[in-house]
Amino acid sequence: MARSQGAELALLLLGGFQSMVDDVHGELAHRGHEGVRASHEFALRAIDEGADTASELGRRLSVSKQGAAKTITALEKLGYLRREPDSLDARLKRLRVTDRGHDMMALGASLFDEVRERWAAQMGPGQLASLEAHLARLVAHRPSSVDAAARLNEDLGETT
Amino acid sequence: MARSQGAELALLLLGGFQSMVDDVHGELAHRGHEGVRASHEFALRAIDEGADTASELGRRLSVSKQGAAKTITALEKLGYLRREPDSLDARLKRLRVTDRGHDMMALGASLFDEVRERWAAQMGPGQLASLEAHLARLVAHRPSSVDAAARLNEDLGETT
DNA sequence: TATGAATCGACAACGGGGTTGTCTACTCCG
DNA sequence: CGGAGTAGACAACCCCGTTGTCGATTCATA
Repeated sequence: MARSQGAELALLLLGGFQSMVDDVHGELAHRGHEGVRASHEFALRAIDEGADTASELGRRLSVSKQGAAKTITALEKLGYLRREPDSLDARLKRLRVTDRGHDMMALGASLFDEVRERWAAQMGPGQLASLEAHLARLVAHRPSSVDAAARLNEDLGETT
Repeated sequence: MARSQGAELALLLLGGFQSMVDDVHGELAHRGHEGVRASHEFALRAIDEGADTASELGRRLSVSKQGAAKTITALEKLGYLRREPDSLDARLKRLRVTDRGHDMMALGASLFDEVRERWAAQMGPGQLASLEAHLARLVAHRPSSVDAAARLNEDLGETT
């Protein structure tokens, strides 16, 4: 059985992700954004794109609202967002990304893009594009766990 | 800035990994191997390939030996390995993969390979092979965090 | 041969990132 | 008005990893 090619592929995908994230966060730390984690990046992006309450963020990230709240607490401590009461709905705490938060997002985005550019240079832009297209189809095309969990949440109403 | 293509690529890689792992572990659970986690699979493989002590496993996986020990404890509880004293060196506990452990590894490997086959069918075997080759180069070719940490461990002697 | 350095594994405490369950406050609809 | 649904906070827990410390053992060497 030597080694499972399938298992190795999985490891390569994970390794690729970690490689990118390590590069980006190492550089982020050098530029005044220490303590940033991968989840912070992506959560902040989702918030800025409209998921501006804890519950909504949880839905977007397919995570419980309590889980999302923990990330939000971390982001607030790091100074990347503020929690403000909503004027119309007193249940809500509206999330607003701070200037520092936007700085970090912009920097993170450009660093990620740099890494991607390096990859494109090594493997050729066409190859990279087709890799992305395939991955997107393969990942989107699964009715499995994550999406199933998301659907479950919607179907069952609130558990919490 | 719309969305960072680089960040999306990272997410795709992570999603690809999770997609594979979810598929495999869902099926593993259906076949009598509930409770298996991604880390268990890969750790058991490393052990079977020769990393048969906690410290050595830690080195192979680039984690602390305490971290490796926790995985080992979990694997032992699940019945996938046994810890036996070494006859020559009383400090060591030799790790031996049980029959059930070999079953799980074989099943996991074939499930991973199945997923990979499906991917190959969708994107074409040549495309997949070149994706793997590129990823392997990109991941191996970084003198960064993980390997750096591994080297640090060797250089500094034992911290623990 | 005795001793000091290195290594092994175990244990405790902690942090990050998740989970579930419970709770109160609030909105919204009939 | 009252009940159903939703928001967020809090507690307790799990997993996986970390560092630091420890006693036991081996090994090198003076």
